[in-house]
Amino acid sequence: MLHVDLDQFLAAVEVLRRPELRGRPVVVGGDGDPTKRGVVSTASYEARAFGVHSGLPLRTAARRCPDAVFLPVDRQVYEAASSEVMATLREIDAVMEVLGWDEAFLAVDNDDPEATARQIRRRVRESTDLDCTVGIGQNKLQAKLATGFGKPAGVFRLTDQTWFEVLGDRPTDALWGIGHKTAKRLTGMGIDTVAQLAAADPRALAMQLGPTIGPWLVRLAHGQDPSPVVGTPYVARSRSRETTYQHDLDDWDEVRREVVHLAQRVANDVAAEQRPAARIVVKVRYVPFTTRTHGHALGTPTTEVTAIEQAALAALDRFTERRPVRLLGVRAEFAR
DNA sequence: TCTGGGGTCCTAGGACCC
DNA sequence: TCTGGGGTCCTAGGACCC
Repeated sequence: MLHVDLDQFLAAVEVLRRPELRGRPVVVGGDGDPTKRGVVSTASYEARAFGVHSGLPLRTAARRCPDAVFLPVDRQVYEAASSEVMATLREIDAVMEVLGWDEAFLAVDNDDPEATARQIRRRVRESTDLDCTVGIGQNKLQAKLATGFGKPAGVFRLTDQTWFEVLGDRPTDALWGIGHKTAKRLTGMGIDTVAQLAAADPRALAMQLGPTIGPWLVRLAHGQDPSPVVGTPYVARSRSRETTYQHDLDDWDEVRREVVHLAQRVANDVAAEQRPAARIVVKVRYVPFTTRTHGHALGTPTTEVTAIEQAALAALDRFTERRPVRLLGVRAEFAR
């Protein structure tokens, strides 16, 4: 099993079209203005040396690295670059599953996966001028985590035999699927490391974290992952549009107008895909950062713009709190 | 530190039905 | 006149990922 991950993908694509940026700290995020609300999508390694990383507010990034070049997110360009990379990977004879713009799993199972990995790195570099790292594992989880140890521009292999020596003493959130919140809860139960989580009682975790997630976390800690590489084309289950406003909205009539606007954009997406929406969900983030959602089911699934607009307004009417708003979102769930 | 935009899946509680 | 137990569906929220 191979996991391929492009190195500093967005920043690397930007450097390709502006070679004078090579070697400089580059930060891609928001609309490229670090005085506005927004977060870092990708920072180049030069910027990461200043503590700038994905998800960091742009304003904080500008403070940590004032000399960085800040660039807006340019989706079309990254999509095009991503397509080139994925087309190159598809030349490998293996089932492939794409995860976002810059990652893919390849279900290769041969005698010399390192050689295949090096071949992939060479081919991607030749055809796109981009660097990638390849992780090798006995399943998707191992391959995915291996990539992190191979960066940048390397190859790394994890196996059942090396799993605990590499990951045993690491914090639980080193695992793919455990984030900040779950790590904190585990710490509260006296579980700090991957090895400790592996030794935990699945039934005890089921009580605390739910019947599915509890036992799943223990399997994760053992480096076990039965999930298959899915080669069939990705089919979205929902489509959404959302906007964080630079200035908070404190007039509810304005909130209504903005929801209608977002609903129209979602309706256009839905119509373009020709897949009827069954339910419309409106998301409101109040100042400072409380998020609420309410939905409205469509009687009969539809792609009609007016029906989607009306459903969004009906969902909005379910919000009883009319305090200042900083973000609005509208999501259409497709009929299943 | 002051928090984007686009997604997925799981959980818990209530409604409803038999 | 106050009420069981089980199943399923819907909804809102939480957590995570890229």
